[in-house]
Amino acid sequence: MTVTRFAPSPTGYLHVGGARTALFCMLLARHEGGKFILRIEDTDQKRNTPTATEQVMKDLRWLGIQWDEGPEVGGPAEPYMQSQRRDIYDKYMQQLLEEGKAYYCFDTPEQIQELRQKAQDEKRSFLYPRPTEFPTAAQAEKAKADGLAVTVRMMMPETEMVVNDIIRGQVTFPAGEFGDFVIQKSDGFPTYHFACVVDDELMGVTHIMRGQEHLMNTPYHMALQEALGFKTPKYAHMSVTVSEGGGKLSKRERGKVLRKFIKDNAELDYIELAGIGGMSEEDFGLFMKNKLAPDSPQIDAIANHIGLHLPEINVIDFKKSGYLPEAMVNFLATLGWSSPDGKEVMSYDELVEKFDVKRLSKTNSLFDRKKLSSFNMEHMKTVPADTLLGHFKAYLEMNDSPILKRFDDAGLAEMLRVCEGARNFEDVMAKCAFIVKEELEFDPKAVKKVLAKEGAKDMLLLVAKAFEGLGEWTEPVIHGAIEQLCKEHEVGMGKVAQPIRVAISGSMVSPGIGDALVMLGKEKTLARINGAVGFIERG
RNA sequence: GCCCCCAUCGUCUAGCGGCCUAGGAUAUCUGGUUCUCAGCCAGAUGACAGGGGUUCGAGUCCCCUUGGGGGUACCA
Repeated sequence: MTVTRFAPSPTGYLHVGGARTALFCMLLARHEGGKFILRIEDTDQKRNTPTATEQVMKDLRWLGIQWDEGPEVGGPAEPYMQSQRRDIYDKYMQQLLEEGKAYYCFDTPEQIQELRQKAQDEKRSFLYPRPTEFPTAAQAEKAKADGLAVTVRMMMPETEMVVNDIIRGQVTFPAGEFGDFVIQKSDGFPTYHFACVVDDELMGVTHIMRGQEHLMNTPYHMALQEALGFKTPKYAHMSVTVSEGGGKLSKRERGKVLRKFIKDNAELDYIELAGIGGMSEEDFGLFMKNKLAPDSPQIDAIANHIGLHLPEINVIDFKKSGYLPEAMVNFLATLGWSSPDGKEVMSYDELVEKFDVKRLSKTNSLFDRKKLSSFNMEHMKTVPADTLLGHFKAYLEMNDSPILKRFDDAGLAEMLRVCEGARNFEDVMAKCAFIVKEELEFDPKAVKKVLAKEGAKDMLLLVAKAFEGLGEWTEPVIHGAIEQLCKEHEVGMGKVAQPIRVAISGSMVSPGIGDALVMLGKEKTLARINGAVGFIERG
């Protein structure tokens, strides 16, 4: 059976690159009728953030990437948090030590750094010099008791290493490229390499799909597998997703954009911004010097305050910006993979059905938000209405929209219907937010092009009069009334609809005029037309 | 520095020696539809990084150059 796994380290929100890796792992497992495991690699005490695991799981679920084994769902290889598996690692660590395949080291970081520096000065690559004699277990115990930093290193074979990669074919590394590496840190935790290899074996992982940044790690992992008597799983090192600015798509990007904006706008008050972000002035200062990377909510709050739209990087950012998980998943799947039939817009089930590891591309791809938008639009059209409504409500809730309180499900569904063709929920809001506005502000451009035009005021007066007499307030009735006016005054729809649109929304963008008026309600419509007339009279 | 990976329209990609005067999608531009914005319909612009080979024949295979990405940790 095919078993894949996604093994993030909980350092923050799940970003799209990670989501894509998880997606491909899941797609492979589902396509083959296998299992998909989620494992949390939290062996680095310094980097982990307490809420990250929870958030990562939430984001995966939002995307519809559900794991068969892992945190919260359990499974035969429990637990799935590496920090809770230390006794397991210790056992295998001991085995390696006893068999003489790994050894204790007492080096300080400074000593290692010195050796590294020397190697660099002599223009050769640094390999840890294996000692001729190794400390005994007893000596290691004593060293630990004496407060020395004790690590364990794996003995790396001095041979050529060959990785057979599903995507890249045979990759050969010449002998002498790999030195003995640390498998147990001085805090007693295993390093990534060790924990990962042990867990993949114990969890029965058959296919490891990961970013190409891990390709160089594979020889280490294979050496470990060999030493421990484990099977070597199949490897597939995927291309990575790069950012528009070049380089790996990184979580730090949003901070970068925000920082630049603040620097470019000297009038912004640092102390105030720090307060808005809920940061100390000191932390804010560090952030501005690029020495601190605050988490999403803080960056969000500050950007929101100064009206800056940050590029979406984390899955949660896309959710907040009004994208559909169906579209995200579909789009992510097309980054480095293509369907044999050339189809691009696909449902989750189609992706599972058509997925094939052999069709993964070797080339890095750029995350193009414009294309995502296009996918999103397609999915907004095809996703079942109740699913779409659910997503819309989640979006509104996340953005604390007053719309949510003013409309029931039927009203919200209607709003989505009249905004058909929108690229995302932000578009829907751009068209419909006027409904809940207390004070209407008139867009100067709209005023100039429509309200200030000859005859606009008179038309609005006529419209108001006609509307007042309407017994029913429905789209066909309103539409009929407007058509009637057009006929009577021998003008096109535009001459009537546009002044109404600007009068009720303050802008030149809204849903179809009849639908817009129904949603606004008769009373408000008349009040706003009245207000617009007053606005024109005042000049 | 050393090691590894990669290279087709702006972007995502199809292509696995002749079906390629290189196909699709998206973006861009033009026209049409419409009460606005979207959308929809029709059309247009647009790529095999460069240089050597191999071959009757190369986008497809090999080498070099260039460019991009990654690694070089007691991070994962």
